Amino acid sequence: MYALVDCNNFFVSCERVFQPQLEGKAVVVLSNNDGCIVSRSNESKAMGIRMGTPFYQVKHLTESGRLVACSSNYALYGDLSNRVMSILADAVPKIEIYSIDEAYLHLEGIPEKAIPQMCRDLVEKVRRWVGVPVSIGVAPTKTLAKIASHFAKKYKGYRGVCMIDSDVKRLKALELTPIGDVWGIGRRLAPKLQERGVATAADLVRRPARWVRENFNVNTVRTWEELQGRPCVDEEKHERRKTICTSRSFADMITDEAELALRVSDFAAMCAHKLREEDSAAGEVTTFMYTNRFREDLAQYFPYATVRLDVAASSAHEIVGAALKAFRTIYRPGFRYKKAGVVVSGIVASDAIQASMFDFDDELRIRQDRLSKVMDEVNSAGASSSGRPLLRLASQRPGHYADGIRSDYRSRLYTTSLDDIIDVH
DNA sequence: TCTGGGGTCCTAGGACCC
DNA sequence: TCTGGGGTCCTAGGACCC
Repeated sequence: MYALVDCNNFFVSCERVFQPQLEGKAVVVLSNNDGCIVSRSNESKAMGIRMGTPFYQVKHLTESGRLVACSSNYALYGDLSNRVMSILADAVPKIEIYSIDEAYLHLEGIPEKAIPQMCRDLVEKVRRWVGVPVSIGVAPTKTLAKIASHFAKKYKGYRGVCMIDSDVKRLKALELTPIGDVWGIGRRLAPKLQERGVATAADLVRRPARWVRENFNVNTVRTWEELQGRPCVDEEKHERRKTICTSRSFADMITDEAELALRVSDFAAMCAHKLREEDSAAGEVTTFMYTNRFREDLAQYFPYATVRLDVAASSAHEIVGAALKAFRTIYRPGFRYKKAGVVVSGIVASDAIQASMFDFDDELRIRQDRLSKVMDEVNSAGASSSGRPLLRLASQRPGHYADGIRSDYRSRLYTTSLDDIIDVH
């Protein structure tokens, strides 16, 4: 059996931990740059606010006091997520952390009769110790556990825990699950299935495997198997990420080359830092930019360029250098850029870096790696309240505060920022 | 005026090899 | 007129997830 633990309305719940006055109110959390709605309280869902809604469409509700909006505060959410996960990890033989607000628990060795009470205890413990409400779905496959967790969340009677442990319950649950709510069936496949007469998960499992294979692909066949109660979704292996990306939209459109280069440097430095965090190094660095695709009145340009490194690297100096080199090949004046980003790929373990036969700069690289390591040590002691590292390359953006990314409704960094601790005292 | 960010996997088609 | 067969690797695009 698997148990899927899912934090309810996670980002909103995190904000409420430190702002209990938001309890019972319609609250939303916004994406970066205060662009879209990415988390909603039950009250704001009830008002009909949809996931992904552009914030400006509901901004009037905040002005009239009917809705509270929070800018996203990922440092806070990451911290609370860690606390939740460590409580879960202590309770079971094995845990797979699936996302910031979800984890699969492996329940081998726990008698089936004991599972519901154990899960109810976990719901209670996480609520009391961290302050975040969670729902748990238990079933023989991950896809079914996901469905069970929807029921646990939706119906109060379950008190946070729903278990699918018989065929009768399984088929009942599938009848009540619209096909588009099934894990693995997205916004493209759902209409395609509906056209073919598949409205619910139960409709899908009634079709023969061959029909699924011929009309769709292997992923859909896997989903079909999982819904039958046969595990088919692979274990999440914690391997090295294959790409790492840092990108942002800007509060205002940018035209100036030098200004844009500062942003690209920042993104590249963040990628390099993420690489070092997991002892990786990248062989390729891609820089990309977007103009504002919603402004049909303006000229559009979505360029990208990739620079290959002779030797895989993770130092800020080398990654930033490559990103800027790529940037210079694609920057064109006259466009108004709304977003930019850096992707590092060709990732290898840092202790398995292939030296180039023509690498004459070995000594330099070693010094740059050492320098980045020192920067990490200093920066790990704390950041400014905008989350910017204290030590940066000269090519990165100066200053501590204005970062050109809108976050007008940001909560304090309750658990992580030095400034705020000083401020509190 | 205002529209997120970060990942994974699969597939089809082309280049290239023998 | 007829013009092989099989394999690998890479890439771009499309689908999915949170």
